[in-house]
Amino acid sequence: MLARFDLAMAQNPDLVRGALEPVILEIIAAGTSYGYEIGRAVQEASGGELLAQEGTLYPALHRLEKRGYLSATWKTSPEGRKRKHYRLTAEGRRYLEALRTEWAAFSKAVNRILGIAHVAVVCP
Amino acid sequence: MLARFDLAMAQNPDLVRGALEPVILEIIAAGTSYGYEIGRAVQEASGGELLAQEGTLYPALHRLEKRGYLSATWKTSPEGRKRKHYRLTAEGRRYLEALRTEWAAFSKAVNRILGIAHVAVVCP
DNA sequence: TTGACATGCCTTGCCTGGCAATGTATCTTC
DNA sequence: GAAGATACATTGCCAGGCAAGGCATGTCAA
Repeated sequence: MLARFDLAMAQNPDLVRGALEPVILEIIAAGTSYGYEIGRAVQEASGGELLAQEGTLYPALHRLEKRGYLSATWKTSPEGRKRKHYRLTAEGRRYLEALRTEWAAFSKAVNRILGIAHVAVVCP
Repeated sequence: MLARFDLAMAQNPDLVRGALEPVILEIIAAGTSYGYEIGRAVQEASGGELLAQEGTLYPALHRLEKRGYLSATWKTSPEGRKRKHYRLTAEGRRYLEALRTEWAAFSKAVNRILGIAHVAVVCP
């Protein structure tokens, strides 16, 4: 139940809400494929900053599957455990791209207001 | 009713949810003081990217006031209109600082996952 | 062998809060 | 006097995070 890391990451649910879908889709696009590991991958990829609770993660995966952005297949691990593996559909890839664009514009706007650096500059 | 700009800004409510409070507090900290104008200021400060709907903005202001982050006083404009002016309390300033820090860490984490530039670099 | 702990999936119920819609009132402008 | 901007507010719908709980299997130490 991912309990080991719970205390380390107090989080604002409202922030999670805004970015959960693109993050999940991106993690899956990067190759991580089944639920439990996706939760771990989110933690690791964010440097411990993000935590997808199970009560959040699984419904989100089901939602994304239902909407046609993910397809799922059951497999069995070498140790004999059932795992539900997810892959992006073509529509899912388009959706991720749209979410990425949306997030970029949004976070840039918020960062501008909050006065936080947000633009990478390639030095000549 | 802020209607003039509605069509220009389709928005994800979940994103709004995560950043509305720091944005409102920042706008007020920057000097904008009453509700209607705060809504406009959010739009302008974000380059048209963010829109605080009235049904979102006013309850949010009440919430922040109720929690002790804002104090409010009624005034009358030169044209004779009633305006409710808001100011940050000391606690509100601390809260804003905390939200800023939280947002910075969060957006950095998300940007890292989504592969979006997030760090300003001062070129030598 | 028994208990703890990790892995792996899932659901229910509470509660927050965005937003569309609607309401009210005043001032200006045509 | 009608339209539109300014300025405040509330109600009801609905989405979704998360705590809590449930189930099953594998490993490993006491």
